[in-house]
This record gives sequence, structure tokens and C-alpha cells, in this order.
Amino acid sequence: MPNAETSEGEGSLVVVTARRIRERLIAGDLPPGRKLSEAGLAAELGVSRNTLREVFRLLTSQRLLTYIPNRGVFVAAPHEAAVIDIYRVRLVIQKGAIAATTPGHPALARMREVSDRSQKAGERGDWPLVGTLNLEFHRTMVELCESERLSACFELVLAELRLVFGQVKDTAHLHAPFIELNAALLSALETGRLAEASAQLDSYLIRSERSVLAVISRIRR
Amino acid sequence: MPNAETSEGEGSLVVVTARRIRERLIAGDLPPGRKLSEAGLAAELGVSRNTLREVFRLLTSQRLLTYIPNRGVFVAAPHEAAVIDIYRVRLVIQKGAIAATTPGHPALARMREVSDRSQKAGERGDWPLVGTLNLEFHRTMVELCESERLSACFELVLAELRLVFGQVKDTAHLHAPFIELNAALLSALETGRLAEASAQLDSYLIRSERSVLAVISRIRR
DNA sequence: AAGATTCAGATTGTTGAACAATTAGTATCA
DNA sequence: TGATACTAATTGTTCAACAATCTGAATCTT
Repeated sequence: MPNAETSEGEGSLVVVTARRIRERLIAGDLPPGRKLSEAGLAAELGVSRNTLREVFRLLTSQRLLTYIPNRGVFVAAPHEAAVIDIYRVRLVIQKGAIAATTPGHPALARMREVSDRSQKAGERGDWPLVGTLNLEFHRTMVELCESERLSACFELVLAELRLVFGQVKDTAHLHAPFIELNAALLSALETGRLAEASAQLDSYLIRSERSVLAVISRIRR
Repeated sequence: MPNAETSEGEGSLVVVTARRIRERLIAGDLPPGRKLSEAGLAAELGVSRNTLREVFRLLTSQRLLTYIPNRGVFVAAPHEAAVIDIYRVRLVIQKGAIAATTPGHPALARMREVSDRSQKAGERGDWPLVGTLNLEFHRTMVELCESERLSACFELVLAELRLVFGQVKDTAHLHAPFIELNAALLSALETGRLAEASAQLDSYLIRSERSVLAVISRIRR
């Protein structure tokens, strides 16, 4: 039985290579706007140009790379408009998640777990982990929709956001205020106070969008 | 100035070939489940295997093709679960579109135009056109969100639906009842009666999902 | 006859080299 | 200084090759 997706370094060379590049993208080497030369990267990764071009197609369709015909591929550099767009997606999908919430949904338990871990990480001052868990929290929230496709779409915009976060050295206060907001949102969801959850989501997204926009304009200079 | 996307047959060979295959997919040759052999299709389309593989990556990421490692690519065959998933996406995004509706939004005028053309096509008995315009109507509705990414996501699920419709010979009554429902939905939106629009959307989606599921189970036999 | 095994042929996965088309950088010229 | 021409580098695409894997048919067992 062929194994389509293992958590380890398995899969076809294209899939593995895509994962390798994606990791470097969200880690922040390969900064936004950097050109990726076919020959150069192929040699560096030890794969052929043809294979790498397949990888580029994959990552481009996920908006992590930008294709300019006859000029090459570049690391996507989300601009203001992209951030605004991304937060519109989040608003629509996460409102949908609230509407789809049912008491005792398994995703709620997973959100609780992530929220608690996030709280502890905050107390410890482990801000990189807080950032990861923050995104994880919202990714899990979308599971309330129980829709593979909505989750996939959401995953794409989160990956784009990670591209921005990867640029920030001082992650300290980027995610810090959101520990509380997430906890409040979750508790509203757990107790079925959907209107309140909706309001909490609004304020979360507005504040988050604002801080990402701030990061963008800071970097762009 | 490089031209990324012309409506004509322009663009890189990969893009053009992808479009050619996509057209054949939604037209209904290349039926769901059919295996696409690399060598065969490459020869048929007059492109190299490497180029075709890039195209396959592209169409697979759009869920029009299914990749099975070491076995090849197959035309995607949406099953019941996929249809249910697709209609969850539609519910969430199109509710978002209703929430984003503002009086006099340009998308409303475009929807009106599509709706009117659809009405006339129905009177003429041009059911294939009615089908096209029906999807076009809802695609336009999502433009109310003014989000490139939400539109892209929605476009993907519509393409999947077209894959199903391409299988149906008798398109007569697949889209017929929806002319009225769309008109009612639009008039609610135009006059700002958003709650009513929401109810109209619900009933549209439920009926549409039911008819698509019926098509699926009919084909699968 | 039904089921397991083996094996050859076909298909996918991946590479390397090649060449045309386009772009980028540089030197030249007005 | 600014426009032009030219060369070098990069992308776009193809082809041929070979290893790895799969498919299907023939063979062997029970």
C-alpha cells in the first residue's frame, strides 16, 4: 500500500523537497522578495532542475512563491493588500466555525489543550512557542467546520502569515496579548455563548491584523 | 512587459496545457476516475512528459486530478463526502458574502445582469447556458467579499462541481429550479433584507446539494 | 479450479544534457 | 548622462536514459 503522507521525511522527492523549502521559508531564511534561481537551488538541494520546477509549481499554488514568467520565482512578499485580504478570509471562515460549533465538539477539547499550553508557554516567556500555538489554536478552531476544504484554505492563509512572522526577530509581543483573547473566545464557545464568541473573534482579528500590518510596514523600510 | 494571463491561448506552455486539460475535464471527456498516462497524454497534446508533469501538479493542487504515488494521476471522482464538504464551503463563504453586502455594491449589478440572462436562457430552453450562468451567478456573489483568496477558494469548489455536471447528459432540470431561487436571493440582497437573503441561500444550497448528490449516486452505478 | 508465485513488460520517478527564447549586466557610443 | 548593442546568464522546453514500482499474464501448488 503506497503511503501518501508520512510525518517523517517520506514521500516522493518533489513532496520532500517542497517541505524542505517550506520550512526554510517560514523559518525566515529565504526572505520575502528573494529570487530563487533554479540552477542554484537545485544544486544546493541536490535535486534536478526538473524536479525543482515541479516543487515551484506546488509552492506557487500555495502562494508561498511568486512566479514571474521568464524572470523566475521569488519568495512571496505579502503586501498590505494581501494582509487585508487574508484577514477577510479569516473573518469569514472563523465566523463560519463559530456558527458550526456544537456543544462538546472534539475540536473544542483540542483548542482547550492548545490554549492551556499557550498560557504556560507565555508564563515561561517562550514567545516563539506562543506564536506557534496561537496559529495552531485558530487552525484547530476551523476544524469545527469539519470541512477538509475550508481547513485547507485556512492553512494556506496561515502559511502566508507565517511568512511574515518569519521576518520578525522580536516575537515577544507579537503574540503575547492574544493568549487572553483566545482563552476568552474559547470559553465563550465552550459554554455556547456564540454571540459573545463572535464579538471576541472580531476583536481578536482586528488587533491581530493591526499588528501584522505594523510588522509589514516596519519591514518594508 | 510580460503578460501573466491573457484570455486567449497565451501564457507559458504549462499554463496553456493546464487550461486545455481543464476544458476537457469540465466538458466531460476525460470522465472521473479515468487514468491519465503521462506518455499518452504528452504525445496527444504535443508536449514533453516533464511539462505535462508540471501541469499535473497544478491541476492536482486544484483538486481536479488525483495523484496516487507510483500509479499515476486520475481524473478526480468527487464522492458523496466531497460533495457534502463542498457545500459546507459554499455555505460558509456565501454567508460571508451576504454579511459583506453593502447597498449598491458593484457585484450586485453584475449578479442582476447574470440573473436576467439566466432567466431568458431558461425561457429559451437553453439549459447548458442556464447551468453556466447559475455557477457564474454564485461566483459573482462571492465577489461581494472583495477577497481574492476567498474567490479563488470558491472557484476551486465550483470547478469540482463542474466536474460532476460534465457527466450529466440531461442538464434540463438540474439547474432549472434555481433560476427562481437565485432571483429571489438577489432581490433580497438588493433591498438589504439580509436575513431573508440568508434564508434564501440556505434553501438554495440544500436543494442544490441534494440534486448533486442524486447525480453522483446515479453515475456511480 | 482457485490461489499463490514468478517474471517480463509497461509506467512512473528522477536525472542530466541540450538548445531556443528571454532577460540582465556591461561596455560602447552619441 | 543617456541610449544602444552585445555578451553572459537564466528560464522554458525537450529528449533520452535508467532505476524503482506497478500490472498482468503465465506458471506452479494444493
